[in-house]
Amino acid sequence: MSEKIIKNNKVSLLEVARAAGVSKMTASRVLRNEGGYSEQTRAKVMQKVDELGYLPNRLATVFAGDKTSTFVGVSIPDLGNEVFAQVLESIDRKLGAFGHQTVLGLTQHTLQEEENWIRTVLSWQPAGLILTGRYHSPRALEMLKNAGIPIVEIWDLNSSPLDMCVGINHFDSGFDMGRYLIGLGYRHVGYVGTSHDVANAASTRLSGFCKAIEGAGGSVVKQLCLHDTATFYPGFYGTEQLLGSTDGIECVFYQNDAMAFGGLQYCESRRMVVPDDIGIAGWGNLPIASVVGKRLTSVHVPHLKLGQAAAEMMMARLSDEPIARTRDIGFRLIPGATVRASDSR
Amino acid sequence: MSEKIIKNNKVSLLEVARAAGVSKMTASRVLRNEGGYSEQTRAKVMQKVDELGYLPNRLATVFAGDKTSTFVGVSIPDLGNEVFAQVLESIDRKLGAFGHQTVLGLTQHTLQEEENWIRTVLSWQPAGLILTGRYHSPRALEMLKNAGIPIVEIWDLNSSPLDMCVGINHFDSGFDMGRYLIGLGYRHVGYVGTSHDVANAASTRLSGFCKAIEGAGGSVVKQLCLHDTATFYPGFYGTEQLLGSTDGIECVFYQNDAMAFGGLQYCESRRMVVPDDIGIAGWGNLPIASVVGKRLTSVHVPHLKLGQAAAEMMMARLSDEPIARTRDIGFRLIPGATVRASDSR
DNA sequence: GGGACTTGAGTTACCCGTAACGCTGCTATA
DNA sequence: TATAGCAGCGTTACGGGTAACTCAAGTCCC
Repeated sequence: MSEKIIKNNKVSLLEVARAAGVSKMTASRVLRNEGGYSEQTRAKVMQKVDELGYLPNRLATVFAGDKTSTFVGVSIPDLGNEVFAQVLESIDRKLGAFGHQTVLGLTQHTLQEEENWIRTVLSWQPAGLILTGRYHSPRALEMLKNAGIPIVEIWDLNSSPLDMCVGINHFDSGFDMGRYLIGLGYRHVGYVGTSHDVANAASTRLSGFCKAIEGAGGSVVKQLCLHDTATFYPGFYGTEQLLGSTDGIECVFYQNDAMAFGGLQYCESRRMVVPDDIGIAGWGNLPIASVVGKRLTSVHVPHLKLGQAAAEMMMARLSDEPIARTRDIGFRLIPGATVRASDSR
Repeated sequence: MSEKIIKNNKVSLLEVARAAGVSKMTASRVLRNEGGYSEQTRAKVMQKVDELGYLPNRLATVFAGDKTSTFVGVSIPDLGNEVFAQVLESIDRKLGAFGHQTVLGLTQHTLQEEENWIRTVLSWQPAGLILTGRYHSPRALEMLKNAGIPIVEIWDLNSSPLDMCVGINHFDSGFDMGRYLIGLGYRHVGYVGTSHDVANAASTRLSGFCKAIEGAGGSVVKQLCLHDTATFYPGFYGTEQLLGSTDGIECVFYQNDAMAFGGLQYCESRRMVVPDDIGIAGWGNLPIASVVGKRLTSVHVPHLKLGQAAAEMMMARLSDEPIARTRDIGFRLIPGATVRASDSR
C-alpha cells in the first residue's frame, strides 16, 4: 500500500551544492542571502534548488546554531469553549506573522496533562511557551524554570508570573457582576458552573462573586458545580437541577455564556419569563449573544486582543525588546436584558 | 531584563554520562530502555538524569536517526467556526494519545496561506500532515508529493486523495437538504453564505442544493455570498439583505448553523414567524442547536468522529498497519422545527 | 581446557546544516 | 612593483543524539 511513501527521498543541501558544482557552504550562503557569492553562482544554486525541489531541514539549522527553534508551545484547556478557540486563533495568527509556529497542547483543565505536555514540548527546543492559567504542577514549574525560554501565562492575571503574563483579574470580574446584581436588588442568587477545582479562573470568579453578594447582605443560596463540560446542555440541565432543588433564587450567575444560554433556554422552555421571573447572567460574551433577541447579561473579555498581546509579548521578548512583564487586558460588564433593569424590590 | 534567560543552560546526554561515569552511548541505551547494561549502571544514569534535570533533545534524535519526528501538521481554515475547532480538538487528543504533537496551521481558507504553511511545516520533518480540504495550490501539491509522508485530507471526501481521506460528500449533503425542502413543498428558496470561491466544501454543498431544487422544478431565487466570516452576525444581516432585495422566498438555506441562527434571530426580530412565514435551514448542527427552543433544521456531521478517524488513519499508516485510503464518515439530515412539517401548499 | 556464546560496555561514523577560518586571484593604491 | 584589501569560495569542526561495530571478561558445554 505504501512502499514508496516510507522511503525518505529528501534532497539535502549537499546534493544541491554538488548539482550546482559548488560547496555546501556556498549553497548555504546563497539560501540565506548572506552574500559572498557571485550572481552567476547564486543563479546556478537557485536553479538547482528549484529543479530538485529542495526544502531546507530546519532541525539541522536549529541544531547547527545551537539555537532555539521557531516553535512556540501554546497550551489551551479545551477548544469546546469558543473563547479559548479564538484566543488560540489570534495567537497563532500573530505568531505566524512573525514566522513562528504553534505547537498545540490541550490540557483538559488538568495540571497533570499540562505537565506531560510541557515535558514533551520542551524536548523540541521551542522558542517559548504560552500557557493558559497561572497554576502549574511542581514538576512543571521546575522544568519551566530550567527551560530558560520566554513564557507567557495568559488568561488569569498574575502579579508575579513565571516570566510574563497577560489576562484579566477574574476575581474582580466576578465581584463586579455580584455588585451589579446587588445594585439591581437581587439578594438570593445561585451559581451554575463545572469547576470542582480551586486552581482555575472560574473558581476565582466565583469567589469574587460570592464576596460581593455576601458583603452586601445577599446570599449565594446554592453553587452547583457539575461534572461536565461548560457547554450549552449542562447549562440547561444544571439550571433545572438548581431551581428544582432550591426555592427563592432570583437570579443565576453562570460560569460562562454557553451555560447561561442553556439556562435561558431551560427557563423559556418552562414558561418562566426572563428577567421578570428570574435573572440570568453569563460570562465571556460569546458572539452569538450579539444576535439573540434578549441581550445576555455578561462580562466581555477582549479575547482576540488577549491572544494578540500574548503573541506580541512573546515576540518582543524573543527579539530582546523591552516589554512590560504583566498586562491587564481588562473586561467590561455588559448589562443586557436578562436581568431586571433596576432595583424593583 | 532577561540576561539569564538567553543563556542556554541545557543539560546534554554527554554531561549526564560523564556524571554517571559511563559513555554517552550507555546513557543513551538506558534512556531508551534498550537493554545491554547492568541494573547498577541503569540506576546510576537515572539518578544523574534526575539530579541534573536532563530533558532529551528530540531534535537531535530525529536528526540522528534520519527519521521523521512525532510532529503532525494539522491545517484548519479557522477556529471561529466551532465545528473546525472541535475537529482540531479531537485530532489533537487522539494524536496525543499516541505520543504525537500537533503543529497548527490556520489557512484562513486560502490556498496561498496553506502553501506557505506547508512549506514551513515540512521543513520541520513532520511525521505526517492532516489537511482540511481537497484543494491545494500547484506548488503545495508538488511539495506534498515529494514529502514522502502520510497525508490525510479531511472534511471534503475525495475519491482520489493525495494519500488518505476522510470526510463527507458535501454535494450529497446539499442535495439531500434541497430534496428535503422540495419534499416539504418549498419551491422558491434562497441561500446565504460567505464563500466566493468554488474550491471549497460550502460551494460544493450549494451546488448539490441547487441541483436538487432545480431538478425538482423549484428555483434558488437568490444566492447571497457575503464577504465576511461565516458567523452569527453575517447570518443576521445577510438575511436582511436577502429578504429585502427579493420577494417570494419561502425558505433560506445557510452555509452553516451559526449563520442560520443569525437568520433566525433576524426573522424573529422582524416578527416573522418561523416556519409559518419563512423556513430556515442550517448546516453542521452546532451544539447550541440542542438547547434552543425551536430545533434548527440542519445537517449533522459527526465532527468528533471525523477528527478521531483522521488521527487514527494517520497513526495506522505511521505504524504500517493496513488502512482504507478513504473513509466516508457520513452525515444525517435533522428535520428540526424551523421548516414546515409537511407539504402544505 | 578450548571454542562458542553472552553480557556489558566503549568507539567510530554519521545525520544536515552553520560558524569560523583559510585560501586564491584580482584590483586599487602608493 | 610591492602590498594591502577584498570578493568569492572551500575546508574543518561541531551540535546531540543513535546505528553499527568492536572488544573484553565471564559463562557454558563438550
